[in-house]
Amino acid sequence: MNIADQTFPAIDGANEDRAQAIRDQLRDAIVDRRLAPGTKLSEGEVGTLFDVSRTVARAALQMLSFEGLVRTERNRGAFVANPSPEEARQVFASRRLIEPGIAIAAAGRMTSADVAAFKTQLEEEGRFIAERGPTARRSEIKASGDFHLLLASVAGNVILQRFMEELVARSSLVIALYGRSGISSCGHNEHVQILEALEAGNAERASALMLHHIDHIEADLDLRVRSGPALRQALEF
Amino acid sequence: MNIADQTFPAIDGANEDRAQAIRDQLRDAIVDRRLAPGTKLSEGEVGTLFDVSRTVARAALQMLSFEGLVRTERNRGAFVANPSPEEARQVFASRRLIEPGIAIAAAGRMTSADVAAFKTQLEEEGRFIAERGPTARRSEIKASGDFHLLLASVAGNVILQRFMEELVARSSLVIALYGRSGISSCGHNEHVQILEALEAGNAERASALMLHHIDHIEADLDLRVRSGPALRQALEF
DNA sequence: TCAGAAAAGATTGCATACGATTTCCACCAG
DNA sequence: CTGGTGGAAATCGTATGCAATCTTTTCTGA
Repeated sequence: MNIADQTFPAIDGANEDRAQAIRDQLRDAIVDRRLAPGTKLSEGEVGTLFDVSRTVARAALQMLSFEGLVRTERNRGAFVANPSPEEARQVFASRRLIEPGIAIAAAGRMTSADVAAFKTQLEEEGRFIAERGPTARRSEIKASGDFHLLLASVAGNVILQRFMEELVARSSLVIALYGRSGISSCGHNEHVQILEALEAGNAERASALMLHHIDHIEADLDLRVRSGPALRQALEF
Repeated sequence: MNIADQTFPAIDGANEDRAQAIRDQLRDAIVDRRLAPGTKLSEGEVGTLFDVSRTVARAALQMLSFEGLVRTERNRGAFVANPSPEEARQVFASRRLIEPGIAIAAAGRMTSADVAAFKTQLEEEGRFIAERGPTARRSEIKASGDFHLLLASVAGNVILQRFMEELVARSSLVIALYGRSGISSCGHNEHVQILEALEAGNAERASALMLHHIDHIEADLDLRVRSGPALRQALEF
């Protein structure tokens, strides 16, 4: 898969930062798996695709590199990240630490508008699961992550929200690489249960459910190292 | 305080990324309060000071902006962040959520080398407390943060480690802005106790002590809003 | 035929240039 | 004296050019 095969919507009104707009679109593409791990993102190509100079493209890639979605090597360029099993474990360890707390914080702040937003979100998630095909599957992974991001936004801590954005994005990459089967239907169920607990104001239960939910997601991964370290490194691209 | 009044050690062997080296030095200056919140960091000045082009200076400032230590405004430039009381609360809420977990993880991984490193660290911290004067005070705040960073590195999760780097740096800013008195001697004591628990392998106790420790740090802050919101916003720079 | 060296091509790192935007300040009308 | 106005200076956003580095291809000698 090459970045040149991608199509991106034109950048909207240049009022906002163009580099940021490019970062958002690239991030979506990575999280949606339209860009496979390891894909080279050359400054020139990105610039041409979005019709900006290398300067701006470079800034966008630098941002993605901070978020851990892109790995940059000096004098070699930027590549879609290819997280190792160890990195994958750390991503989920971080989520286990943070998300139960976010659930507790959110439970104390849910408004009826928030509940409505969650219901809309979960409905959409359900639709993608019902559908079949690779496109629906991508949308499903994305929607599943959006549930967690919505929760983080309700929790009302912008710092934790940003951390979660990074963790969810990296999780998508990890699931793409190491995912085994249909976490989805099971996961959707768990999302529903978490929402019920939140709606009932049962913070403890929401927190515990969240912890189990993360465990389930991680349990579906196959994080065994596939070959000896030497070969592994040699093939790592 | 102007950035031009600062002196910075020359950047070392250009093997590493120069922008990164500049970021590190600026971060130290901000955390040490040699650069006051609100100070303008113009690309040109930074570039001149470090003898690089604006391109590189800009990249360094962009990194700091991601970490929340610098706020950038379009067409206006970069300024040392000036966290609001609300931001301050969120920084500490995040730490309360993350650090007890880090303490638990670290407790299970402490080696004797780690213990030695902690002891060295705490000795140094003690020395700065014994000394008096503004320079020692700065070093003391820095050393206090380093304790938490050391703990994060022992915990062995590089993602959480990076989150902690950001949180500790932002905490230093917050303490500089809203700190009241001598958290230090008290804080040092608590660090010692935490280390004792870690050494004894008592993860639960280390975690609980950490939580209290963070509470104490935050309790020493004066986060009351000083004036009406209208004036406050007008004066916010 | 194949390993190794040399050259060609591509890509990044960085500096610089130029237009656009904002800030500052002198000036003037009310 | 206050408040608005115009232009100059400063600063930012972005494109582009050149040197350094890496990659690939080609050539040579065994």
